[in-house]
Amino acid sequence: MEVFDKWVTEFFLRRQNNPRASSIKLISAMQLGDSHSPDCLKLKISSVLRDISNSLIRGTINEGTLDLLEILEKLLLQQHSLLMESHKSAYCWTAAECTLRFMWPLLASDGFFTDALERIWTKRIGILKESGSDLVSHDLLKWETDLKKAFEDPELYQRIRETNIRYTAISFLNQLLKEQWALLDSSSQESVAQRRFLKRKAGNVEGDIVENRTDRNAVDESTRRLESDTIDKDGNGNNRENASDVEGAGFLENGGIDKMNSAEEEQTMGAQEQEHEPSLDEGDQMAARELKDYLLEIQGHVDPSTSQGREPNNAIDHSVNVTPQPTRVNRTGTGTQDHNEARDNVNEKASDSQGTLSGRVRPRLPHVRRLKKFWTPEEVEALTGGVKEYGKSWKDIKNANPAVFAERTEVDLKDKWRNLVVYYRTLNSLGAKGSCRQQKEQLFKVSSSNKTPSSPNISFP
DNA sequence: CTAGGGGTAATA
DNA sequence: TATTACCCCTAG
Repeated sequence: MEVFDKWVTEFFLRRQNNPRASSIKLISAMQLGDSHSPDCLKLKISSVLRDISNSLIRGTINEGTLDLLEILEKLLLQQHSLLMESHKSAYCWTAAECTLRFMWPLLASDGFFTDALERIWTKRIGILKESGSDLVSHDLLKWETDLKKAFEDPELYQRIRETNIRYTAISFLNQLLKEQWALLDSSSQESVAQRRFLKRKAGNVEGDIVENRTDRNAVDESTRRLESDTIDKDGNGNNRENASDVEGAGFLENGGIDKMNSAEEEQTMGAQEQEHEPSLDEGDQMAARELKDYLLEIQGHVDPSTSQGREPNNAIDHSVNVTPQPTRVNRTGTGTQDHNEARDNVNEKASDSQGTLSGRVRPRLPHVRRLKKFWTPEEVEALTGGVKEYGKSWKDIKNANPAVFAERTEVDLKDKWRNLVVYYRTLNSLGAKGSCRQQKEQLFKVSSSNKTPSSPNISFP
């Protein structure tokens, strides 16, 4: 595999780019060599992750997403990686979501619900079962029985039909992406930089700190940047705001990046910051220049504005900052905000970085608060019943009622229980005062009329 | 994952 | 302003 092709492919896959572009096509266009090599496997995994991410951004979670999740499982298997829980959950809930979208008619027999059941749950998941796939989880089987039962049971059909599974599916897909991005090692560029850094550190000569960095050539500069991103706990997060998220505009941005604000970093890097890199041979420099030109050329095609009015010498800076940006979808449960799903990606900023050895940063995102959604009597009932059965094991309670709590997290359950406890305590204390209990209860109920729509009779632990 | 602290918006 | 329900963050 041509090293530049690999780098460029990797760069595009790891960096948030155009959600309309197909990463599969990119890989085939690059004509990568041995498709079974570990490198190529990593690229393919990146590609699938990027496609899943793009489908989230576009808001198109469909059976194609199931395909991607299945492909990802196979790739991970080739890599001898274990299947993550998030992967199973994402598959399960995406499958449910794909079915739910055919449940818009009032009756199960109208429309294409049966087709969807057949296609997704009998055929697709049947194949998975035959192949012994780990994607066939307990939850998936439960959904299968529930959905098939729903065909017979109009009441269950109604209940499932009214839930918002999409939100859960998105959350799990999002979690899967986050975990898988984190599992991918350093990119090739980062690895090269790391090796080079360690090599130089070994033969490091103390002192000789050159203050003036302005006239260092592009290769030295980019290499240094690359290392500071890769090795150090990135101390210049502030300067990087917007650097990696704005399409094109941030790509070549270099203003202020040189200012290091970590003393340790200064010290570590100081010894290497010499006017001329002694260990950077001709070949390295050539390679770096060529890569820079290559990336500039591609970037120019993507966004012509970025190739103008900027000092090209430092242009490579961000090209080595191949931070993958795990898609974070806002956790909007209500249908009214579904179209906001991808918005977080746009707002994403890599300003707060917790650098790792691989230099990857975890962007802190300005999150969008979920819409406030009052608890339905059904949910409250399921919660109180769940507490009776499982105690304060919110996860178990949620798992026991996946449809009812499709839009609630374990934390939501815990919070609601906290509220309920207060509510009942208040009632009880009013009761203890005797005569006017009923009156006060009435008052209480009025004051929180919408807020606690039901008051199941339960005892507290 | 859970518990607990705290923020926000609605309401009285 | 106080209270409430819901949501979010984070320590352990």
